[in-house]
Amino acid sequence: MSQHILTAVAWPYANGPRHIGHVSGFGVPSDVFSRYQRMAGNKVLMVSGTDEHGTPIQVQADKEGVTARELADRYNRVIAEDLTALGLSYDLFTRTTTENHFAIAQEIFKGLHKNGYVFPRTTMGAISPSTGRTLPDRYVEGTCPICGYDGARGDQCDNCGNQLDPIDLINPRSKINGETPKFVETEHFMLDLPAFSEALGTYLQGKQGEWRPNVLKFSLNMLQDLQPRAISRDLDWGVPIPLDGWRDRTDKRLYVWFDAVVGYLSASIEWAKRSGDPEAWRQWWQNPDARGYYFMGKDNIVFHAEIWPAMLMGYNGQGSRDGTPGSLGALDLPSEVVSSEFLTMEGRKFSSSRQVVIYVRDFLSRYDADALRYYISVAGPETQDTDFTWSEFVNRNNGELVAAWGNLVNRSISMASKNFGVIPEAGDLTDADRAMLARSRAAFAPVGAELARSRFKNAATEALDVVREANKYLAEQEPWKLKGDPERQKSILHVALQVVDDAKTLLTPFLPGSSNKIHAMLGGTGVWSGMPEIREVGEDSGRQYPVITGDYDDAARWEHTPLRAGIPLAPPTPLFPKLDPKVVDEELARLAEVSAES
RNA sequence: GGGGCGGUAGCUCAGCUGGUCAGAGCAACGGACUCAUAAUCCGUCAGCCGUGGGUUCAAGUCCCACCCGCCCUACCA
Repeated sequence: MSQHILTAVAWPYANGPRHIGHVSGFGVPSDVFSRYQRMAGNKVLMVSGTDEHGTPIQVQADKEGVTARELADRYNRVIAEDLTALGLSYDLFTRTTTENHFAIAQEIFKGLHKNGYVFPRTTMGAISPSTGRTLPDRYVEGTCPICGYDGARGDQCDNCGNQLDPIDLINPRSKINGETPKFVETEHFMLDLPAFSEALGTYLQGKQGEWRPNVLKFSLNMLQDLQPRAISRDLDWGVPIPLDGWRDRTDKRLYVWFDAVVGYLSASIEWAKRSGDPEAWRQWWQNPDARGYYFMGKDNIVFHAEIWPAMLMGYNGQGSRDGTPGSLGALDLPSEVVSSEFLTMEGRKFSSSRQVVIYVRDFLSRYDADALRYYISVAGPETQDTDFTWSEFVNRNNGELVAAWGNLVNRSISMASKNFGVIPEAGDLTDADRAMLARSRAAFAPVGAELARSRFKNAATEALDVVREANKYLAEQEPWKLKGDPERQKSILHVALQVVDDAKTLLTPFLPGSSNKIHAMLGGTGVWSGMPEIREVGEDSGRQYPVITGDYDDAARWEHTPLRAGIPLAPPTPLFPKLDPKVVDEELARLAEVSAES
């Protein structure tokens, strides 16, 4: 049965290029999942974009001497190019600075306001005297009033661990420019989270046994202490507040996180408009049979398991104050929040500022996208933090991609091509032949089941087991010794090629690039698994910007497909380059070098 | 301070609701083979399942305490 699947991928923040830790959290898992779902016959809508508002972008822009918009334009493009190069099959990867996004974010705000879940409140907040902008807690530091530690951040003291209020800091100063922040009364809109505690509790309880336990525990625990939360900021870079008296103010904007999570909805609507059927998005958002899967790193759980559901409930009129849905109609809540843990880098935390980092772009300039996709799938931070090491990367690449999988493809096609020039016909099959064929066909169900529940490590491991079995089968059948018995030789090679074809299908979600090559090698025509591309699009204002999109209505199906004998085979070229173990030292040296520079 | 996660063979990790759960891959060592990117296949080696208690007929698996490491704590995925 075909289902509508929304793959909602966390929005990368456009204040710099993204590193491999980022894409291991949201990028590769969401794409493996989406590719599988499409192959299984479901209607996938995979959306995301760059998150471009908020103080950090403004701060970074000031530092570089450009406007926030210029900075966002630049990194939007860099990020879009990187994600495209990784083969992430977004139906639409857009941005938060579009007219459409502004309108939808404002619509959600208005719906919440109409139902009484948003209210104004005057609070004391730190602002920067020189710019008048909100100085977020994390940009204020000073002496801890509890332990006297000098480097305490506004929200917490790293020394004694106590939660702080920036106004209590002794000698507070701005981390941005060192000036003394001013604490002033400022009026902000608050989202009434306590009004959703009951509804959220019911919602989350219903996910018991379905979500990864760490995500659920974390979310349920947070319900204990829900407070109203400010959803506006003193800033001129962002989405204006859509209420009379506020709309035209240049000093108040929606809080970046408020507008960013609305992106899933606004991007779906933008996709529908661009696809020619402006109402098409409703099939993923207002459909009891549709499922919404949200992919992100664990630091985003609170926004996706708490705040975004609360916003949707409020918009729908489903909190303690009830209400009626806004003009878009009632919207579906996330079915599942799939959160990854963190990737560390040779034992240390990724940090752009400390240069403990490998940018996606740099990685892909030296290694294959499929090699990175494979590593993340099989050794990534799926259920616990994991450490990326270059030696592990080289080992996995050489041992599993090159020696096991690439070699199976290469030896099978090479032998068949050399001896027969075509995919040979199978004659009488032996028990061993039948067992081998049954083995690879039987893998579709369990590997698919693991993929459907986002257990990528298990799925990749089980797919690779088929590859190992096939290498074993060839070792036992020894077709290279059967020069005098071409009929038997044909049967063995037919079986081997058929298993290669099955394994190619099983590995397509992880390795779309190399699976496409195998598809062509075995005489397949057309596109096997579609790849994303960047297109320039425009909006009413005339502004042009790049989006990632693609045609994924391709040939790949999650099933065994019988090979047709007689199709010509060319001598194969290696699928994956083998890496010289020396690259481990080179990369470590590179890392040390950049670290030393800063 | 509050919360979460992890500590299982040299390394990276599987082990869901307690009873073939003591496993896989890599590494190491020995052997076979040569179709293939010196790839593949077979075999061997290995672990007081962090520590100490407890529950149970039975505990890596549940409970308590402790030790170590990591993470989140709401503007770094």
